Amino acid sequence: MIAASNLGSAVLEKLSFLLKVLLCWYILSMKAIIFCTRQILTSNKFRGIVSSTRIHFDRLKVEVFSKEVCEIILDQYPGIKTLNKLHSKIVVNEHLRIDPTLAIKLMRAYSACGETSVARYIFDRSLEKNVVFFNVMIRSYVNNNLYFEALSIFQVMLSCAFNPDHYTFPCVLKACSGLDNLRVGLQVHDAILKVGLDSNLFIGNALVAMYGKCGCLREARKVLDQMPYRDVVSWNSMVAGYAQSGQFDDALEICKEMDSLNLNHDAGTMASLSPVVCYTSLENVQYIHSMFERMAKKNLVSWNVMIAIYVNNSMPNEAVSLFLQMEECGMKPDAVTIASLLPACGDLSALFLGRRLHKYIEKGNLRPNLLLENALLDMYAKCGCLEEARDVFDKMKLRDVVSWTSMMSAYGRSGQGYDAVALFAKMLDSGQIPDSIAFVSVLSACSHTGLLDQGRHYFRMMTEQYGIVPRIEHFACMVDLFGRAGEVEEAYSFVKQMPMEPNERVWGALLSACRVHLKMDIGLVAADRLFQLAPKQSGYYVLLSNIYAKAGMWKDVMNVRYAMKKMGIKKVPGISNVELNGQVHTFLAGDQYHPQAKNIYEELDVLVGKMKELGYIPQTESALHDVEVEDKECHLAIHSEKLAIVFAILNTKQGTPIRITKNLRVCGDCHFAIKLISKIASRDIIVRDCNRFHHFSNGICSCGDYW
DNA sequence: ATAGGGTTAG
Repeated sequence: MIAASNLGSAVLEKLSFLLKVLLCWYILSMKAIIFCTRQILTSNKFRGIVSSTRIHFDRLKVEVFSKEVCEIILDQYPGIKTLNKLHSKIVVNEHLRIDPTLAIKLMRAYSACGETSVARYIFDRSLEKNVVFFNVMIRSYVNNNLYFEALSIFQVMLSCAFNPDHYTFPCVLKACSGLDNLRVGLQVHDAILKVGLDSNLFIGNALVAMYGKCGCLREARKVLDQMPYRDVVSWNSMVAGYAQSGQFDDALEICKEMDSLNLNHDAGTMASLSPVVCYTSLENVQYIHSMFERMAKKNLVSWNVMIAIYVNNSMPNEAVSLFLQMEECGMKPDAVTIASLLPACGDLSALFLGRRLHKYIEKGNLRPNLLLENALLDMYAKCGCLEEARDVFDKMKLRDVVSWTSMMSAYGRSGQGYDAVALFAKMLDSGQIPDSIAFVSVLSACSHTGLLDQGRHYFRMMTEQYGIVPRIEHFACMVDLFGRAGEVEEAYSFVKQMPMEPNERVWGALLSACRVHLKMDIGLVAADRLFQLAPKQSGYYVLLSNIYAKAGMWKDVMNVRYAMKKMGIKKVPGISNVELNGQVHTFLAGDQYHPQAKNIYEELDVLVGKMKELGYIPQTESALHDVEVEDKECHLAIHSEKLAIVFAILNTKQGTPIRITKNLRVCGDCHFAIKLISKIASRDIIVRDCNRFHHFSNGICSCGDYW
């Protein structure tokens, strides 16, 4: 009997052991299956089979529905649909419904989906709250930028006599940072000191961040220095503080301090530098690039920040090549990458890459995204593709004042002032309130088309109806408007009445008007002021000599040339870019080095022959041509835009439009020549010079010979 | 059971 019972218990023991093993195996394999399923569900590659997998996934949940399975699923941060299903199953189960762990994990998961109100609902329904409930609720609000709500929960927590801990304080401090509320931040700091939690790493980091965000950089640094332990986040918080306050050099000093401590920068360091990516020194850009290169783990944000730094510091070529490098590394660009890179495409007139980015947007379903669409619209506008820009504009579901302004200045720069004015009216109809920059764009559109009365009307509308105080840009537009329309005297009296000191652009507009309408007296005044304001700018000397030449005052032309030489003023060399199959070809005046140079000059000779039949007289030898053409050797006298155009004619199919980007203004000779070439070669030629587009078609230019 | 630093336009 005893033996039998022993045997029985031994068998039972064995059986129970076997059962345990089986159960463990079952749970483990379920974990594995659920994990894999989640992986598949969250991976983009498998989007196509998600629906069929989800059915399978749901069946799994039903079969092994337990607290443990729920936790596993919740820890994976499911999407809102799965979350809702799981939640409804938990609610109807009387054991699971009251489980605090599940309630907390549910709150966390809902907050990750942006559903703070559901998180709050669970929080309110949980009768036996503890500190963790409060911590998670505060964090839910903070992660969804609801800082005010976070602080009010913190208040409730204190009034219920719960003691905030080392999980609570970092979140509360982040809420203070988010609200820029130094007052509460200081109170929280006091409370931290009272309970002696100031030596905690996370709390210290949050304090550095809070003081930094509130602009108290000395206090931030003091906290940093007094921390018993620091990690990379502590330093990053300090970097972010300086960066957010616009103290770029100080932010970089911290990065260098990290270097000297042999502390590696991480992706967060790069991200912290982002607020001040604009207009820093070349040296700083190079240092940040070296940081970027040395970083062991680059993430998407690091690439995005580096690209943005290049774009914002007028290094579009570097931005583009970094982007190509990023693609090679297999890093997928997102909306931010593309929105940062599009302005670079615009600067370079790199339409090929711009169109490729457009396809990225379509394929990645990145629309609607206002910022991205605005950037795309502006890229097309800067590449001279007015129709494509308009297409982007028309397809936008939402437009802001930036969208309207971009589209208006696109019309303005192309000489379609009437379209710009019409769009301005449409903008007002749509209820969009124009701001100061919107008025700059409509005013400059008026001046480019010679719409004198409309320009006056908008200037009055801006000041009287919208109460916008005109800035120097508006005055420059008005001077340009009067000047182009031949009202040079009025332009000058406008300059004299300006409430601020006129700048280079204002006097430059006046000088240009004097050249067109041959106003020697005012022209001399303007030139004199310009030589004081910008003594090294060759363009104004050229303009002045043009005026003398037009008046037949050759001796003065020579004097200007002499003065330039004596002062060592060198002209910025004229450069023309043309894109062919995604590659940008750059031409200089008289370029001999291009592989196709021989063919280009031969074709140009043929063209010049045909142009002469239509009445073209080359002006390279005449004094009206700009002064820096000193060398009489004929090839050197040929401006870069002509070479770029002939190159494009030789290398693209008949009828393809040609797009050229120039760094300077087009000269009179080239302008006349390009008009004839557009007729002879039957090509639309779009030239972007430093301040507008010339759209040549069938012998006529969109600027109406007025630029 | 819970935590800190962070990106895009005229």
